Amino acid sequence: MAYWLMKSEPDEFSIDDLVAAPKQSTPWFGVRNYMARNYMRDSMKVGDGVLFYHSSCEVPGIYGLAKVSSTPYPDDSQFQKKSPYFDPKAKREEPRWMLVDVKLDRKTRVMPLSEMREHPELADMITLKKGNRLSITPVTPAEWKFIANLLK
DNA sequence: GCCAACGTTGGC
DNA sequence: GCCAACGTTGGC
Repeated sequence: MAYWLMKSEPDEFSIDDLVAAPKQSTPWFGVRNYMARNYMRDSMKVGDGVLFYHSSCEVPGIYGLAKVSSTPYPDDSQFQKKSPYFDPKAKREEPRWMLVDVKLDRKTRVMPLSEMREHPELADMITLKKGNRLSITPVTPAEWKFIANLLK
């Protein structure tokens, strides 16, 4: 089992949107970065742990724990002309953008980015590294365990 | 709003 | 294949 940190802007899709979603599950639509796509398409497995992270907001940080809840399938928004995520080069027969479903495990207290930075145990997290902008990053089992323990 | 850092595009 | 220009991300 692997672990991941997945960023979402709360204006776009928040932890409360996930709480309110049918089956508390959502397709992780809108990723348009190849490395992040490859993680979803090639590496994620059903049951993998997800740290649900809010970015570009007042208090960036972890807001909940979730799980990967589907195998990969095409992101439908790439075909929707009216969507901001429309990709004119994507074809139904040959989709470019794949996603997985993410299902809520539980909403937690907020663990702000500032708090994450205080823990030496988390210093090597990819998302804390200078300049990193990737919206999906792997998390080590030790990092997951440490964070989950603080979010009990 | 600023700006550093990064990814993508496109001309050559 | 190189690389400058541009657009985006995301913390502050």
